[in-house]
Amino acid sequence: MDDQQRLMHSQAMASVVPQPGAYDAMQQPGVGDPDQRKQEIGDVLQQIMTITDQSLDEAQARKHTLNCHRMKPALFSVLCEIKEKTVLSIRNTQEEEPPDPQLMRLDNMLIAEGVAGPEKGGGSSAAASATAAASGGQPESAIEHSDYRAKLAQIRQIYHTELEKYEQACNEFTTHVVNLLREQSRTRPIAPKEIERMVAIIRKKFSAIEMQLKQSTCEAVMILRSRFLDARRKRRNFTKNGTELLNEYFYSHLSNPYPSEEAKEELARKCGISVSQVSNWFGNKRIRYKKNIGKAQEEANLYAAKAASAASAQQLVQAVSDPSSPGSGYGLPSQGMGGQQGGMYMSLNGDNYQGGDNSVGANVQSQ
DNA sequence: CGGTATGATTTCTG
DNA sequence: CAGAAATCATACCG
Repeated sequence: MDDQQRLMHSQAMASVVPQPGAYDAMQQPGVGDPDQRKQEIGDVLQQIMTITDQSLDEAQARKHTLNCHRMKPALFSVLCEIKEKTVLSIRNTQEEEPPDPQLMRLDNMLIAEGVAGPEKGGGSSAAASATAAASGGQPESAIEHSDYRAKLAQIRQIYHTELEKYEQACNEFTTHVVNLLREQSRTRPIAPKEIERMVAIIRKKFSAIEMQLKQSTCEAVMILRSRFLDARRKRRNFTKNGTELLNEYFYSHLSNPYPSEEAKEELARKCGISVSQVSNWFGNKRIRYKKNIGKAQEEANLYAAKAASAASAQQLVQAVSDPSSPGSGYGLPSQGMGGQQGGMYMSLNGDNYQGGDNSVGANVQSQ
């Protein structure tokens, strides 16, 4: 394209420069004499006044002769070149815009939330798994999840529809402008770069609108999330039976109340809660037991007594979750310091309670 | 309604 | 990253 322009340009120069007379043809007649000038102005005015009377054909013919003027392409080409060298080149320097960090942030968030990016399957499952990882994703929360997902899908659909609308409008508008400029390029010099620049400007404007859309979508997602996050905090106590089972495990493993992953799974299954809920429970239980040993002591005794009278099935469970045989309180320390902590819990209650591992033995003995 | 119990979350640590 | 500790927020009970 550049070559072509240069070629045109050189042709233009070749034809323009050596024939100064050509300019005379373009000059307004009667520049010198004031009287004549007045006369000319009057003529022009007259022409303008009567322009509506002129037939369309006549106007078209004039336009045509102008368009067909042999100097026209050459002049346009020169003017275009000048334009490019002045205005356009100045603008071009600031053309190189770095990717807007704000926009990138929004994009990333939308993708992370599963609004943008891959459709339904990947997106929503990613979002679901993210929430599931946080809450443990189990029975009742499943309802909330589906609700959350439905809302998210709604947002996503609106977002995509709007985005598409914008894109379509942008394309239509761009095409329109480009066509207009192409049309105009017949009657005034328009460099290809100028068109490019115009397109870029339009794109920029539309991307600003797009950013607003993204922003409000992000806000909507945030509001949705916070609502569901709050809802998630709505807790319900575990079932009596579940708490019973957890307490049984805790007090029978008091010397080392750190259930292994498998034990947690087992407990979770039995109590109808998630593994992370089991972890929460043990975390809370340990800290609260330690904080209030006196009171917990009663509970410990209670559960010790219970354990004593428990059926052999209970022993079986313990044997399963505690594979390293009787006297195995230290069998499954989740941290390297099982001995130490076991000692701590042991020393706290050693007198009144035999300790979990021994309790099996005690049970056996008592039976 | 107020106080306690309790499940969940956050922050910090090794 | 699991667990301790602190904290939050709701459930539950007298």
